[in-house]
Parts: sequence; C-alpha cells; structure tokens
Amino acid sequence: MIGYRLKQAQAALRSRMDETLKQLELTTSQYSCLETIGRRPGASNAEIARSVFVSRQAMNTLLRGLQQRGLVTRAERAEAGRALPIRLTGEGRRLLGEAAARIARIEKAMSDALGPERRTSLMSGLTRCVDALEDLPDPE
Amino acid sequence: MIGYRLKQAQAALRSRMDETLKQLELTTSQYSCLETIGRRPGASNAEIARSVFVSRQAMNTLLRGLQQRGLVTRAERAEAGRALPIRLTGEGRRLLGEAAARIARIEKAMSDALGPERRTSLMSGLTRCVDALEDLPDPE
DNA sequence: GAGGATATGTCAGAATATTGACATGAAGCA
DNA sequence: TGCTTCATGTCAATATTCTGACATATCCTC
Repeated sequence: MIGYRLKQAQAALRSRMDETLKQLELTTSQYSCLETIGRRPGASNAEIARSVFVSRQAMNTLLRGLQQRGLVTRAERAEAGRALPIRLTGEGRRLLGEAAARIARIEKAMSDALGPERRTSLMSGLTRCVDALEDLPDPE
Repeated sequence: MIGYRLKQAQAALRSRMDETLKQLELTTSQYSCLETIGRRPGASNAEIARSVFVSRQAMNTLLRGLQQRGLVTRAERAEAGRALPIRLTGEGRRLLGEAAARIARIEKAMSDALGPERRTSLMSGLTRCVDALEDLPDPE
C-alpha cells in the first residue's frame, strides 16, 4: 500500500507541475533539468540525468531542446574526461526563476497541509524508504 | 524538497519492482494492471487506466499485450455502455500470485524500515499531500 | 608503460506514453 | 422526443524514454 500511495502522490504532483509549467512552455522534466543546472553550474549530462532520474540518453535529447531554445549552453570541448559542462544562459536563469516561483506554490501547498512536524516526519520517512530499497538484496 | 524526495522514492521503488518482475517477464505497469484487475474483476479499460495513473490509450495497448499472452480476457460485447469488462485468466491469476509475492517483499522492506507508527504516519502524510494537490486552485 | 575497470557522450532502434480526434452508448433535461 | 453532456473505446500522429552498443577519456593496478 505504501507503493500505491507513493505513486498516487507522485502522479498528482507531476500533474500539477505540468499544469502550471505548461504556461511557460516547460515540462516537469525540463524544469527539473534547469533546476539541477541552477544548483550545480557546470554539471555534466550524466550528472543531471542521475539527479532527474532519467537515462543519459533521455537527458541528452532533453538538453538539446533547451539548448535550441537558448536556455542552456554546453561546452564545446571537455575540460577533463568527456564531460561537457552545462550552464544556464541569462534567459535560462530568468525562466527558471519564474518556474521556480510557480513550483514553490505547489510545494507550499503540501507543506501547509502537513505542518512542520508532519512535514519533517514525511521527509524522513521517505528517506528511510529510499535507504531500505537501496539496501534490498538483489533477487537471485 | 518534498517533491524531490517523492520522486526519488518513487524512482527507487519502481527500479526495484522492475528488477524483480523482470524474472516473470512483467513490467511494473503490467503488474499494476494485473493487480487492479485482481482487486476489481470486470473493470473497464478506462477504470484500470485511472487506477494505474496512465492514459486510456496506454492502458489499451498494455492490455492487448496481456491479452495476447493469455493473462486477461476482455468481453466481446459491452454489457452496459461501451465498457468491455476485463478479467484475469487462470494463468493470469497464477502469475499475479507470483508477482504479488515478490512485490510483497519490497513492501515489507519499506514497512520494516519504518516500523508501524512511522509507516502509518507516512501513509497519512502522503494522503494529505494528495488532498492538498487536488484542492490546489488552477493556475489562472 | 600496459591493461582493465569505470564513466561519459552518442547513435540507433524499439518500446512506451501522450495528445488530439472521432464514434458510440448512457444519462439527464427541456 | 430531441438535445446536451459525459464516459468509453479506439485510431493516428507525435513525443518521450529506454536498452543496447560503441568510441573515447580517466583512473587504478600491475
């Protein structure tokens, strides 16, 4: 039953995010991507992919779209290894700001509905679940 | 931050589910579909789709696969309206049983990691989030 | 230095999902 | 009855994502 509730909450959240981001011509994945770059300027494609929980390949195509729209830039040549550092453009930063404000409203709605204690409790509960899932032995 | 934790937990869970279900040649979506039919025999395509949080169309193609594998049956003619009642075959029920046992292990790992109180708290916290998201006013 | 393990970017193909559209059946209402 | 509204199933086109594969670059070990 935890699994179902998790899925339900995630689906509801994503639905709301897509809804409000649509007005900025952004999808939830694109927003998550921009948000990650904002937090970690110079991150690599693979790094962002892991943070957004999609494959490198999916993030690659997603990034091309953002690049064509002039929201992000990608280094021409790798500074070290093969990773091509990615950064926000001015326009990317501006759009991220608008999007983040909208998303903040959604986060706030959840926070308000929970209250501080329950919110903390929810966060730690989810963390415990993640840890438990990661420690789960591989099915032989 | 709730959104991120939610996504992370959901991703970890789905990853584990896909992993263990792969041995039965099932995806998480297919399992969720079978599980829903098991709980609600005679459900319609649209009904199952809502329960699994995908579109009618996606569930339709998914069901065809299960049908071809002989795991589910679909009524030829609608009893009422246009809905074509869907049911598990014997083989479908058997496979669902095996799959459910595997999924139960994963659920148990999360439950054990939380303990009864925190588990209840997590469930109600998620429910509150869902309610808050549904009550959220449409972005004008 | 040589070789292996690991991480990254990318191409190709396939699976999966979504949106838009339309026809059909049921229910409610003037 | 006739009309509207709503839910359902389904077709088509598109978008998104994944897996598999390969080349390249770095690090580690011998």
